[in-house]
Amino acid sequence: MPELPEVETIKLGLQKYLVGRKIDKVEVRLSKIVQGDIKNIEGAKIIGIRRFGKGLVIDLDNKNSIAAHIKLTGQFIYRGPETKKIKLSPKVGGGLPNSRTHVIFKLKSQNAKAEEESGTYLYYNDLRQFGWIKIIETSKLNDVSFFRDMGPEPFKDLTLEIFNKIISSSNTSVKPLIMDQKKIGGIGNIYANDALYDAGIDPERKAKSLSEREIKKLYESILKILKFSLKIGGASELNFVNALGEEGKYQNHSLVYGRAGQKCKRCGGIIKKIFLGGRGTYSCSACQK
DNA sequence: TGATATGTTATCTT
DNA sequence: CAAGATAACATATC
Repeated sequence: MPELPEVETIKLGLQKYLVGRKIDKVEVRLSKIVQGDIKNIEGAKIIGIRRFGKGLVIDLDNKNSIAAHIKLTGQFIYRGPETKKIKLSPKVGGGLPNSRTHVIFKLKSQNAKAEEESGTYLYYNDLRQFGWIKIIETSKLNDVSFFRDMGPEPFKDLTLEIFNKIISSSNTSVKPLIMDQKKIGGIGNIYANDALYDAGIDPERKAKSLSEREIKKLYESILKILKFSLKIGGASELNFVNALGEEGKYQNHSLVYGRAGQKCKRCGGIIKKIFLGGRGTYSCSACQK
């Protein structure tokens, strides 16, 4: 669900609508979601949005940041004058705020008059309440183990050379390895399955056993699949919606993920499902060696 | 009704 | 210590 392309999709949306606005007030409806003091962000201006793997960071002009992880079912949805007419996906769970809304950021900008009438808000929704929001000094982001321990990411510092080193030095099966956030940041179950299929590699292969050629192919497949998903707005398999409350389309294009028992798109064989590292793992045994 | 799904962390076992 | 399994978190959906 929310993996690198989904979180990047949210980031791009938030960048467009939040940067330059001030946080007027914060209402926390479910206290376990938020750590830190909201007083440290009220009145501050949003100056940028960053993504680290599947994590999001909203930077403010007072040396504080809002760090967040949406886990499986979190949603950051902006509602303002420009987006009032956009229809929310049913995955949002009705009009905002609703019973899944746990944090409400009331926003303000220069032309406050027009906006005050219609209201400008950032909502954090989370059906299963696994996500977290931490209010923290920007310089202390690395005190959070999630950020500190994050491995190199595709599109950032994960070069083929580094990828090669990670793969060839591990005893684990290749699929759990590329999903390990401490080894590589941002890849989850959907894209791990599909990238391995695209590369023609059996998810159960020991990472160490991959040839240099296979490692290169896998590297290229990961980038290709992530890029493609980002282009179509991510995967809305579970509850994912973008910053406007709209769904992505990748779930209609998945190569093997969630397709157990269906035909392989390449050879027509049947997609099988096993468990690897406790996660559903889909593959075509004819196409993946 | 009950099994299942996803991401992360913690804990236990090998 | 590495790596594997398993449970926990909360809830909708099949």
